[in-house]
Amino acid sequence: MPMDGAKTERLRETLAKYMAKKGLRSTEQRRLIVDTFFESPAHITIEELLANVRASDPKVGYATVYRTLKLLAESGIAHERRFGDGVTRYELADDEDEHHDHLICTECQAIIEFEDPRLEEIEQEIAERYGFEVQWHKHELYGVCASCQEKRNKKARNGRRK
Amino acid sequence: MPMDGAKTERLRETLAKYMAKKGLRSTEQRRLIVDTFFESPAHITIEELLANVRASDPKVGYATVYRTLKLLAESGIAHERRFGDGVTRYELADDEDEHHDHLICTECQAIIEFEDPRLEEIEQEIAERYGFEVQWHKHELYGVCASCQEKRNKKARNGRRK
DNA sequence: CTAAGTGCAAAAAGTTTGCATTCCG
DNA sequence: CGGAATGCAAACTTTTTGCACTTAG
Repeated sequence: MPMDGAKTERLRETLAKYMAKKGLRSTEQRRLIVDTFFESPAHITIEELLANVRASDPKVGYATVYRTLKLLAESGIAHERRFGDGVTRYELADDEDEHHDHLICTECQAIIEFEDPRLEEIEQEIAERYGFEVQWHKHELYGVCASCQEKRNKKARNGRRK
Repeated sequence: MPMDGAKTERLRETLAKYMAKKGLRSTEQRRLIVDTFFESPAHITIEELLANVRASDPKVGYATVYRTLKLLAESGIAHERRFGDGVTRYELADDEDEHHDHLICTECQAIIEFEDPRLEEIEQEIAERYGFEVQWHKHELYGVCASCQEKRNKKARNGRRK
């Protein structure tokens, strides 16, 4: 029994509509994978999701998770993300008009989400400048997070003391 | 004889310094690969660069291009980019304080570069808000370019006429 | 029934790496 | 000379696909 917020609810509807339109079927595996995905933290990989799914049903195959995630992406309720470490990650779509972006720590791989409406405005303006019709965007700042900076400083102090 | 602008000149120096510091050697292959890279359009793939390099010296191996590009990235004179189509692309670094970002057409794969100083400012502000030390960023708008929109409209008109 | 979905295993597609050989400094 | 660099091929990693079997509608 997945605990569904208003947002989740809306996404489920979107998915149902998409599947109906395309004549796709609701199977036990798909329901399980989708439910598990909805309960998972953002930026999950296929591998991770598969592990979670197998906790409920060990017989589910990698390919099914792979294909279901593709389906979610096509239907627009999930986004594929590649943060440059070679794996594809998935996250639930945002609401119609809100988007968030990411800060990615290059030391501990932490992913922090942020949001700023001004960025959206400027992006829109740029797109117009080029007659470009934006479908989605990717905005990622790579660097060192606060806690890794601290660790780094601590290490420096210890090194000196020795 | 590569035609070097002021920017290229500076990047070459940076590379030379980096190699000296690390005790790396200047080989015939590296010189050829680097020169070819400097003359290539932005966002080139290893495969493409290899083809261009082999036009001058067919014996150069994939791994050498791969490792040289890694070297350029480490030295800071080139950037690795992944635009989500599974291949890694490389482009020459920008000057110290100017950065550009990308518009990527999901139909014709065209890559358009843009630049807006306001984005830099806001990013900096966001990073500070999270105590984050930015090393580099990625800002890409995916969508349909002007010319593909036209094609699309044309097709729609023809379809209707038929 | 029958077309869509599943699971498995094999195929692709790219990226990395080990190693014998070559060659820069 | 001696350690770096190269080229080849093999190893890896992750994504994608073919196919025989199962199942939702």
